[in-house]
Amino acid sequence: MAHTTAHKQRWQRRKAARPGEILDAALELFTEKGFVATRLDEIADRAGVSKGTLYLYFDSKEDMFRAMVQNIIVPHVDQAEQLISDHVGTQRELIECFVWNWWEVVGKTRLAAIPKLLVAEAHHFPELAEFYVIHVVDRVRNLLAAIIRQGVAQGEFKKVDANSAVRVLIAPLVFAVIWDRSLGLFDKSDYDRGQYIRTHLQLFFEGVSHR
Amino acid sequence: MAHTTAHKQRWQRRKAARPGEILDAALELFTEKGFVATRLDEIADRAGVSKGTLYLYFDSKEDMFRAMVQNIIVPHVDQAEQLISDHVGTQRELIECFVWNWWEVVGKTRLAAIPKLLVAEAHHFPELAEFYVIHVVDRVRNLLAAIIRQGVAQGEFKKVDANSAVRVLIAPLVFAVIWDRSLGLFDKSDYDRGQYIRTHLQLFFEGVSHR
Amino acid sequence: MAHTTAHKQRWQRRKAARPGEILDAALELFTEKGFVATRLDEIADRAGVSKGTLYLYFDSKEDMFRAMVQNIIVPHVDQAEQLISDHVGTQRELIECFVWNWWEVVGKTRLAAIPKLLVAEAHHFPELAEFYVIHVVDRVRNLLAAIIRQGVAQGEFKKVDANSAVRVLIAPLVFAVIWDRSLGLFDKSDYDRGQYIRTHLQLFFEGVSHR
Amino acid sequence: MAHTTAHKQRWQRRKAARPGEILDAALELFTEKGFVATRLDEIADRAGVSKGTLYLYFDSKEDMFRAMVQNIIVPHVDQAEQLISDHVGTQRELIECFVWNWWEVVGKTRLAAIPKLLVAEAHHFPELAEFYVIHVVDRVRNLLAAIIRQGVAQGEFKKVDANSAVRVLIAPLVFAVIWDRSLGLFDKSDYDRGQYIRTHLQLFFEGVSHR
DNA sequence: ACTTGCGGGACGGCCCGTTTCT
DNA sequence: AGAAACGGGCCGTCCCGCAAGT
Repeated sequence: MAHTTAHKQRWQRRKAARPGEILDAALELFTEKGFVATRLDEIADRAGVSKGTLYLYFDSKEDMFRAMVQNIIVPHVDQAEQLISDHVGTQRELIECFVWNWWEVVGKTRLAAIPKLLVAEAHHFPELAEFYVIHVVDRVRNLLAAIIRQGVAQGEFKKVDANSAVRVLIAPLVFAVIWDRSLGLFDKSDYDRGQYIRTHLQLFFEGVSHR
Repeated sequence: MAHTTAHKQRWQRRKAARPGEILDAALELFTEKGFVATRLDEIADRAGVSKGTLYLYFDSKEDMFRAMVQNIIVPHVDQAEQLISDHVGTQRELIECFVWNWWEVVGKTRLAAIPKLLVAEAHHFPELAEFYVIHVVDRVRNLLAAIIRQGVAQGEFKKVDANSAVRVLIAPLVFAVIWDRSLGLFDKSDYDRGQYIRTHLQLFFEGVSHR
Repeated sequence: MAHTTAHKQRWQRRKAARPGEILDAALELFTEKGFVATRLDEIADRAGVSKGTLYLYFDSKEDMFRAMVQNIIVPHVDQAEQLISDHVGTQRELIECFVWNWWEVVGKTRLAAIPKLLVAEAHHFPELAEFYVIHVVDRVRNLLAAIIRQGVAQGEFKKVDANSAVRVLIAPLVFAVIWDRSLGLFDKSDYDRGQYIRTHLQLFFEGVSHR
Repeated sequence: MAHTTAHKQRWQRRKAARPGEILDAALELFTEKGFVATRLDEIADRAGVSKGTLYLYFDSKEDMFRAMVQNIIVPHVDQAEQLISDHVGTQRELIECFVWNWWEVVGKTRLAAIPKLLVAEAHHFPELAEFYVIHVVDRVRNLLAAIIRQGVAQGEFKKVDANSAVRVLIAPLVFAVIWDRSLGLFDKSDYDRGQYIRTHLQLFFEGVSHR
């Protein structure tokens, strides 16, 4: 590295950084206007490149979306799995740990736009949708279902249907990020997201736990 | 020519029936492909009319969507309010009555596509989105919140935050219809919707009820 | 006539009047918005009939225009020829008589819209344009050219080229009605039409007359 | 075109030349068929580009017309004002100079189609019409009115109403270009434009001059 | 060589003149 | 006579592929 000129380094860094910058711009715009309504001109403008340049890094508009999902979301699933496997404590603590971690790194960040986009425009991206279901949704569901089954086996939880319970556990979380980015934008009555999640977790655990 | 009955008419006047047929076709196609991706030609084809005829009954593509929501969903809210006000029983029974009624007339019918569409494409319809939030969402939330507050006042429920609880109660229901019409289409692992709702209600009431 | 009922008479009168009412409405609208921009719905509305009824009396939108010209303008040319042939006096008086008569019955009435329309949209109506040139323009030019040639022969006018002189005589008149119905509508500076025509005639006759 | 080389390129970058070529094609077609009747496809075809390319240079069909007027006509008004201010001679000579110059650069060229178009379709372009009246018509009228008033003050002309005189002076000129591009196309009897203008000027000056 | 940006082609919503049914 | 329906066409838009620039 030291033997290269500063000029070249900067240029190389720019090149390496370009895809990320483009994806950032794209994510912003997709969030604001949806996938279909976002024009490539706008993405190029916001990323500070020309429209043609986009095609150096991505095959198509859809490919951009695909890259966004694969590069951004999947690593978070890896980390979540690691987090859980490293964690020690009750199953309830495990789940709460997962949920709040998700809330911190996805739910309340701009990344939350991705699940919303996928739900909103899954029609246009059957392959990506399938990929997402397999590599994100299924993994998360399996992760949580295992915890719940473990809780049931250990007597921490009642005998609940783990599959349904997982869905009931996840739904309010995902729904919140979707709502906040769709109809919620036109909802005069605001609410406290933290309180909402706490209420959800409290009710959920009082529901599944003995006593 | 006029004396033969074999002469085939190209079309018939059916002013009264047309709007409904058009909206039916539109709802089907919007459900299949989303609003933006549905072309007016397709709606016209499926409704068995010509493209120009659409504009006899609706001002624009968006107006079609608006009519769908106003004519179909709002009456159901009216009925739901009536159902609740007529009902006698515990607050839990009231809520279960509301939920299962919603499931029968909306959740598991083709009408479930409407909330999905609104969530997916709210960006394009700020006015309609606002209308929906005010005339559907707010009314339903208020209805359920009143029941929950009543339950708390009467000692049937614990002291929970009614606003959060309502959102937690509704989220899994709406999420289910959205999911089933978006990423769920690409989800290999199916699930029993009835079981899902039962689990949700069971956990919810064990969560909010004393003991 | 006496053997028909009053009811039927009225109906027949209405029926006979219909085409005229339609043409009146059409002329108004063509004047306001031009031929292309005027929709048949509007004509039907203003005439108080339905759109389909228009086709009972006219084959097409263009045919309406044709009827307007033939029924309204041509009779005026007949009258003008009669007026001139009846008139006695100097050639200057003849021309002034023609011009002011034209101004009274066409130039300052709603009929002035017709030349404007023909000039503006002659492209769309080659046949009608040809008809108008032959049965209106040519006749008027011949009429006036004959007067001028007579004036030259009698020594009232200088030896001018009658063809050019006629065109120079007519141009400011027709131009005025065109201008007032086109760019003139956006002209802040108004002018006195009577003064304009007087100035034109004065200059013209001082130009063509001896001394 | 680029057909001289054997290698057939689908297109070339000619950013600088494109707008002019498009406007040329547009002017031709507007002249032939009018503004409304000219389709963008046709303009694109004749300009040798695709329809989408038009929108790289112009915001809309109307914007094309606007550019035509502003880029082509207004400079000629500037030149005319310069011409007059540079000129020395009698007021009559000034006017004749202006008129014949106008005839050479506008009246008998394809530019003459622009006034015709504006007059014919002013309805569709209220803003452009106003612009044209202010930046072209008014300026020319003021220019000529000043000359006439000067002529009156210096005793070269009689005491005529300058405003009416200017309109009488201009009318036959503009009318000629309008006529030649509308009903004149269907007029069997041709005429000598030069003779027509000479007759007009002769009559006009004999009308306004003493003796 | 990498970036730029012009150009191509296709399509969708909307509109309207005309025809057909009642 | 009136009202409903048809059918075709246009403007504006946008994604994407190549040829010029730096």
